[in-house]
Amino acid sequence: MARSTLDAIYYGAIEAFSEKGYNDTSMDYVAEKAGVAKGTLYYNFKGKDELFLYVMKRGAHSLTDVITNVFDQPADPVTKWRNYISTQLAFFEQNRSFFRLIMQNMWGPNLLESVTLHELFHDYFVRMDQELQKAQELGLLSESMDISTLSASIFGMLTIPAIRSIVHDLPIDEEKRVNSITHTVLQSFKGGETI
Amino acid sequence: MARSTLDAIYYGAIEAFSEKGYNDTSMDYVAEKAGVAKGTLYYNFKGKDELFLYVMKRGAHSLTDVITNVFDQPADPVTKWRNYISTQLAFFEQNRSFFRLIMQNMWGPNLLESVTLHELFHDYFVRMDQELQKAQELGLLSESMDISTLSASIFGMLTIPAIRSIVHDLPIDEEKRVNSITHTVLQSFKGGETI
Amino acid sequence: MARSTLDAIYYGAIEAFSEKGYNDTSMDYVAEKAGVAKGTLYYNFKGKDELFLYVMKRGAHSLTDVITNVFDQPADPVTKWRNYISTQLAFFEQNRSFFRLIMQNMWGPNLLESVTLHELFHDYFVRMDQELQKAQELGLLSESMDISTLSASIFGMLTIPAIRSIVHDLPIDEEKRVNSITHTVLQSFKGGETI
Amino acid sequence: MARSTLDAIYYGAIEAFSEKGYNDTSMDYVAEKAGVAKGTLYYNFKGKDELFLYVMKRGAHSLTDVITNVFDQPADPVTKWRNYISTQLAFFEQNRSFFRLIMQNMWGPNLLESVTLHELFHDYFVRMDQELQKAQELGLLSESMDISTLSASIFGMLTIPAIRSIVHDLPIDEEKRVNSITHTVLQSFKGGETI
DNA sequence: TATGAATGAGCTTTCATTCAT
DNA sequence: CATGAATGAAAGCTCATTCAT
Repeated sequence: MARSTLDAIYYGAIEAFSEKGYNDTSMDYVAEKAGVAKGTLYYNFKGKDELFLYVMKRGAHSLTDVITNVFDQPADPVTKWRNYISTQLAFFEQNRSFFRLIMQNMWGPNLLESVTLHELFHDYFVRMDQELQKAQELGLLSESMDISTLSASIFGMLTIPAIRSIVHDLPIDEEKRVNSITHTVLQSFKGGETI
Repeated sequence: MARSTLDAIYYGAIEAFSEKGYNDTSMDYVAEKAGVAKGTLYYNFKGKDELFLYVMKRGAHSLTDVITNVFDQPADPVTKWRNYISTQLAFFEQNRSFFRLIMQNMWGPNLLESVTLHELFHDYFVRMDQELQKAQELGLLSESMDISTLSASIFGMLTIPAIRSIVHDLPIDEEKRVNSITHTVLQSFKGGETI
Repeated sequence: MARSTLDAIYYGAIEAFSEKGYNDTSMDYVAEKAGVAKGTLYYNFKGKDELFLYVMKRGAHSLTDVITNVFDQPADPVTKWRNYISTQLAFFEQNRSFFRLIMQNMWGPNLLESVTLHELFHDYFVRMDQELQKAQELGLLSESMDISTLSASIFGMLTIPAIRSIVHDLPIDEEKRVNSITHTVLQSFKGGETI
Repeated sequence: MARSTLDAIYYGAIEAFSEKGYNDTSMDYVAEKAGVAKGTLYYNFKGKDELFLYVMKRGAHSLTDVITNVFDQPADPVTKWRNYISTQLAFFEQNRSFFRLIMQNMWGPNLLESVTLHELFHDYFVRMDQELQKAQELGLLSESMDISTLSASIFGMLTIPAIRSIVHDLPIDEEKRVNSITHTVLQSFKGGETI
């Protein structure tokens, strides 16, 4: 069945790429992890690039779903942001391989000429910008803040501690870490005056 | 002269690696960028790994110098942190290639079995942890904050906007961006109460 | 219908093979040109070799028909040879793809162990040898001429200018070219005395 | 030494390509025949195409030398043409592998976009055209003959019997064959009147 | 009869590394 | 100290062939 072959490749590829990184993952290894023949990879994808891009796109979509689902809920802003943080961190914990994969490749050189990897996360940042815009309109955020810079900063507040946890082989969602991250992110909204 | 050959290799290697990434940079290309013969690279280094490690170590040292110099100055905490942010961002701006190189490789799989790349930045985080410790002792920071998590978050607040600027080919130190980052980092110190 | 599938394969294969050569023509490409699925090729033929051989045999037969039809007509020798030349050249012009295919593969290494490609044209040369034999008996041709060498030479006089025309994308049957070839071939019969 | 490595590759490649044809000759096989490592082929040539082109160019040059040397000698036209035929046939006999290689590839699809193989033999045909021009001016050749067609025909008179000899594993220069070819070629000059 | 997803052997090519100079 | 010609292991990719439908 077309779907199950593609699924096998998807999950095998995530495992393979996150373990060894893009370059050190051979197509043979992906095929082995996916339980298909190497030729099957090339029957379904033009090449290694396209396979990797497929994995990243499918993953980026699921990541964007997280933020969309949270912010689409009716709730007061602070609750929304709390939910965002905990949901996002839980997603990272539950998809450690894929999250590591993203962090390894997000800022690298373009894989394909036409598609820079971080463009895949464009929607993610757009959604966050929308929420920050609202917060600014509600007076929760100083007018002087540059929103696209802030969304990047918030992304950093979450992801850098998370990736460090993974590198040190610790759970992301230890209580003290989640609390600290939550506190840090929410602080960035308090008041507008620079100290 | 030994030194100038090594320097030529150092700067050529940074340029080469940051442009193409570790794996897609051939020793031929490093040699070309450095203006030396390929054999010279192997005369000075055991192999590609060791060359790369040299570049990262030398760079990590200069990065750690930034934080050390700032925090060793006698000044009040807030001023120190302000200085840290602006100095660090200026360093990223002045060493865009090297900074990109770090961000691309910091969280990847180990290059050498014995040396994880992020270990190179161990001293950097130790120094930041020391300063956060002090801040906590001075009551600038809630007792409940997990310091190693916070130092990672602060690093994220700075670096993610910075790397996004580079990816989008914008200057890191546009006023609005630097102001926003400064504001965001300093906010994480204000008060201890979670919203 | 069996016949139309086979015909579709035949004409698609000629087009494909003459365009790209035997090796660079994939079964996928033949299938595409023929408008059938790849599996259909394997349903009708054992493999690529057998398919190619079928094309060449069917083509060789049609080529041999040309020479047979001409020389079976009752006419004086000179008229026969005139007819042969013009008919043969016209056939090449009307079957440019197939003719190119022959010229590309006639002298190559064996495709199958048991069948050398030029053996397919055995009958063609046999028929020409018969006519040269007759010419020799009629005194039109010196006794000292080696007939199998001459038949090859005559084939060369026709085909090399023809294939050059195709390579240069010119019509084979431009008047001056056909006249020159006709003249050259007929000259080889004139007199027996070596200059 | 650069020269001897290149020579080893040249002769190994001719042997390999003429035995198996371009496509069925692997770079491994060329390396084996040449007595060098496969990497050495790629150190000296960009790829298989370029290596093949080098072989053909070097060979085409030596072939053109044959015709040039003969026609540059001071002699009467008939002697020149006699010499051309015997010298050319002797060259084919002494370079059977290379000659077969030419005949297999001369009329095929382009190897490289920019260079059609038969263009390599441009000079060869130019030189022959010059001599035919002279013959025409001397009245040895009818004014109505198309020279570029005739040169192709003459090339065919020589090469088709020669390649057939090779395919049938016979010597090219058996007396009866050489005599027949000589006779046939010289006939094409006699008189101008079409029979 | 006809199909096309799946296969894997075998190819071209890259490139870190060595070593004679 | 420095060089660059030579190497060969390992990678990405192609495509003739098979077979369940």
